[in-house]
Amino acid sequence: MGRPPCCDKGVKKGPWTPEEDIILVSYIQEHGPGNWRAVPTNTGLLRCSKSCRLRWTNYLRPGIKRGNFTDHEEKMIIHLQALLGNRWAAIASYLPQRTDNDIKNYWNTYLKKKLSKLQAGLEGNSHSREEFSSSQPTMSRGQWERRLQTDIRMAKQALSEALSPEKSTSLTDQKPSSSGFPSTTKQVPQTSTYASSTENISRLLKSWMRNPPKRTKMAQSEVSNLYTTGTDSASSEGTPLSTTSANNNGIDLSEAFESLFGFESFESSNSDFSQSNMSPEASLFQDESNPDPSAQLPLSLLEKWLFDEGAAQGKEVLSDMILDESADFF
DNA sequence: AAGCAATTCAACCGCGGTCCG
DNA sequence: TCGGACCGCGGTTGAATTGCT
Repeated sequence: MGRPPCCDKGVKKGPWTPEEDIILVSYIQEHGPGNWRAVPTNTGLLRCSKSCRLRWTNYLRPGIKRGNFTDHEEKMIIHLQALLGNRWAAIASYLPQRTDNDIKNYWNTYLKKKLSKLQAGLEGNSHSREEFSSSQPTMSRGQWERRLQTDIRMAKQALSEALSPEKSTSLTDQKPSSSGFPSTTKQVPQTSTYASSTENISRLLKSWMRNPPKRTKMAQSEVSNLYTTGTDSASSEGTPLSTTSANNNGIDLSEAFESLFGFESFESSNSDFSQSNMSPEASLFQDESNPDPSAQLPLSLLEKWLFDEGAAQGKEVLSDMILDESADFF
């Protein structure tokens, strides 16, 4: 017996408009994320609670990095997918700036194909390689069980490490940087500012008002473009976003928006580096952008595993990883 | 330039887990 | 302990975009 749909009829579906984004963001700024059930009621948004949560977590949440995945991120995803399977949320917890949806999409649209190609290139060299497929449905039951045991062993090991005091402190000290990587480089606070998301929206709003959409779909594509480039300093910094714009009524909504959220400049386009200037409001969202600490427990283990290997430079790294993985599991 | 195919990715759907009265 | 409500996750869809002929 299926549960009735969580959303009643009458809720709006489809792409979010900038206005809806603003309403949602301003509500969350005031009340904090959570209690999603109350969001549509309290905001007047004609969206179901799920949709609001999804929009926030996948798009509006502070600290989200959009755009191209780096080599490191890519490798991490490949490794973690091999280790954890399609547990995108777990994988995303190791890449705090990426959403599970983003990672999932990236895997399905790009990495899976890339690995297939790679695998095709290696085909014939080893039987085990053939069996290591990014699309794992072909995995036999025995293989699956062995893999599960490996996962369990890893988890136990990580847990025992986490429970030992010295490891615990090292975990605390060695939180992953905002990029999800160990702090061999300058440590960037993992938390992010609320402004980083409002900044995106304000930028969006400015552009949106500069080119008022003829219809909602166009607005949405604007949203996509802006958000896609919003945190990409390379692409956004050259864009004259500073142009003050007024809407058709002559009201500079972007300024109003700016004052509403109280951040200094629209021009500090890189949200990654705006994190240190956290406003009191922004600190509200620290926890939201922080992965659950418990989810980070196995990180030291994984970090070591991932980055020791990462130290082994070379063009064959990717294929090596696959070979290593297949050797581990089969 | 137009039409079609392939790709991308935001959003939706449905299920399982957890919480709480 | 039970059942309903809510939340989070993974799989899937489909509109928009891009590439190719």
